[in-house]
Amino acid sequence: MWDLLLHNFSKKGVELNLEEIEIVQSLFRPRTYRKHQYIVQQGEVVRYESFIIDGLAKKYEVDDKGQEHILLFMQEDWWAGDLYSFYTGNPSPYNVDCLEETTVLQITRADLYKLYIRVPKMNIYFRILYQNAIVAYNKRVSSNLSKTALERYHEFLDRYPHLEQKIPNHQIASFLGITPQSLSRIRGQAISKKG
Amino acid sequence: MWDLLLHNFSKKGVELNLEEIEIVQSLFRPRTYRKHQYIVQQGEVVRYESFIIDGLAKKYEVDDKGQEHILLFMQEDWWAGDLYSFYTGNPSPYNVDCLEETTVLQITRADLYKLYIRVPKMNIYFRILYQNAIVAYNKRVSSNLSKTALERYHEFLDRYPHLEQKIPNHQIASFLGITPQSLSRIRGQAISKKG
DNA sequence: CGAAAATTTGACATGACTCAACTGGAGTGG
DNA sequence: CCACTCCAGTTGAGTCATGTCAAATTTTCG
Repeated sequence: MWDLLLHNFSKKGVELNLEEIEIVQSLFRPRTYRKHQYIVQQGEVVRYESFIIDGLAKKYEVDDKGQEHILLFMQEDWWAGDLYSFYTGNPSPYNVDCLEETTVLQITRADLYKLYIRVPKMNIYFRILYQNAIVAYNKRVSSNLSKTALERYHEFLDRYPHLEQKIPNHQIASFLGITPQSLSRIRGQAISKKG
Repeated sequence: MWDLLLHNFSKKGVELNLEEIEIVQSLFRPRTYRKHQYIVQQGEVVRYESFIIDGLAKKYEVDDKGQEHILLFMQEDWWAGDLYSFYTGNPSPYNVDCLEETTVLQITRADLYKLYIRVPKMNIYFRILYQNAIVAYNKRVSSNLSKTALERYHEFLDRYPHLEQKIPNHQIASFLGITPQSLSRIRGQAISKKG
């Protein structure tokens, strides 16, 4: 249960001693969501940051016309949630819902602040985590600016190698910012170019 | 000179005592770039994170076809640089160059690590800084996915209220991910809709 | 099996791009 | 002061990528 989280800390260079591990274990709570349950709901305040132990979720917003726009797919060994709402206490503009049964370890904002105080190196962990996220967003923004839908589709396949099977195409289309029809045509091209 | 930086720390809830201020002052170096000088060059390793005291710069990449894609405009009271290259030591894929004379306070990676050790609350500062950046990138990605060029142009005007006068339109177009010609036509629409 | 959802395909519309020409201002040198 | 050049910006015509709407087909799942 805790291995994945502790290993994720250690991948960022943050190693905890036994006492610190106990603190972590006292502040995070496991929770399992069924398929289609929401970890975050648009318009509600996000109370937890959630580290995914197992499962798959999507983060998206719904626009005025009812269109769903997927920002991100989140898998095991990733954080799910919405930093904006979590830290400001304002309602989240996003939904996070589970594409399959998903188990997470959750921490409240109050407990995370306790954690920062009692285990100060967790500031380092989150700093590095956020650094990496920024680097990824830089790439995403620049590929939205400069790449065609076909190129972005290939980037998606590279970035999420095992997800193509698990995720319906219309959700991949939403992630890429195109319609399902366009993705269908693009996939035709992609295959004919490969062959 | 230091007020802006210290005030930026304090806006994120990080207040330094005199001793800590001296440490900061010993680790950051001021530097002034002339218009058109590069703070970061594509293909080179970024040695400094730079806090802008005064001036204006753009962060962009140049693609295979020689096209410039602007990710960001950076003004006073912002950080300029490229986290990816700075922290990994790999060459940066981006350029940062100055649109006008720009004065920054710079710190090397080695000195930033010293700073983290000698003033641990700087981890908190950068964690919060990066948190905010992630929130901004979330918005940017979602507006790239769901908004038309016209809507993104209005977002640009709202987000950078004073920049429209300072920046040539073809650079604004690059930031929006469209051609200068398209921006020109869009501005025509925008004005006719206002009137 | 049968209903609902996902995917594909077709026809047409539209937004943005490319290429090219033109306009107008800023700076330069005669 | 004028002629010249350079560059940003605008405009026009034609093209291409993607969107929209609608229908047909396939897959999923109760």
